[in-house]
Formats: sequence, structure tokens, C-alpha cells
Amino acid sequence: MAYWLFKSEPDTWSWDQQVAKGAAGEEWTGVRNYQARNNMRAMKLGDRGFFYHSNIGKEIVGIVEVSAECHPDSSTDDPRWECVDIRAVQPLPRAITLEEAKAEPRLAEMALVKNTRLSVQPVSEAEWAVICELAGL
DNA sequence: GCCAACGTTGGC
DNA sequence: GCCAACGTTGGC
Repeated sequence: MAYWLFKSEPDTWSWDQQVAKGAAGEEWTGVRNYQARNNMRAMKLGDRGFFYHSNIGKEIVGIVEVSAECHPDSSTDDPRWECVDIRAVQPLPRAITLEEAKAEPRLAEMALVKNTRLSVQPVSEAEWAVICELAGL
């Protein structure tokens, strides 16, 4: 299983809205960046991801899982853009802020820290474990 | 609200 | 195919 990180501005789509969708999950629409799209293409059903609030909060707030593999993005007619569906699994007992991630040497190579603008990122197994540990899971 | 980083577009 | 101009993202 692979691990990922999904960024969203809570003004646009928040963790609470994601949770409200329940087990049905929701399309992760609106990605217009090839790197991010390619990451979604690589996702498999059941892969896990962190849900990150950008701009407001700037923290990892929960865990999601891929509930449908990559398919055309229904928010556009442009065939270049595809997306997966994700559903909320559980909130983190303690949110991990960007500040904390930056201060943690074991996360120095994380895309969240090094490539701030990428909206859908891969997370290594080691990074996943460190964040779970910090979050109290 | 500013601006740095970075991706995309389009002229040549 | 290069690169300048431009637009967008996201931290601060």
C-alpha cells in the first residue's frame, strides 16, 4: 500500500465536509497540475492519505483512503484531468502543523516541506509512521 | 496583501 | 526547443 497527502483550502473543501460524505467518499476534483494528477493515477483502491488544510490552519488533520481509482474529473470537460475519490477514515488525535513538520528532522525530505506547491503528494512509509507517531496514533 | 517558487504558455 | 512572460499556489 502506498501513502499520499491531499491538500485543500478549508474554505473550499474542509475535513468536516469530507467527513460528512461518509463512506461514500467524494471526488477529489479540481487538480490542474500534471504532477498531482500523475500521483492520483498511481493510486490504488485502499491506499491511505493525509488530509492537509492549506492556508488556514496549515496542518494535517485526518486520514483518508482511496475509495475509487483514477477516473475523469467530472468538474471539467477537459480529458486531461482525472481524479480519484477519497473517504475520511479518522481524524488525527492531534493535528500536525506545517511548523512541526518543518521542525522534525525525519520529515526534512517530505514534499510538504520541500515542495510546498504540490497539491497531491506521495508520502514515504517512514514519513507516514513519523507523523502517526507525532499525532498520537 | 505581498511575494517567492514554480508551472504553463506562446513567440521566435 | 528555448526562454520570457504570465498566472497560480500557498506561506508569511
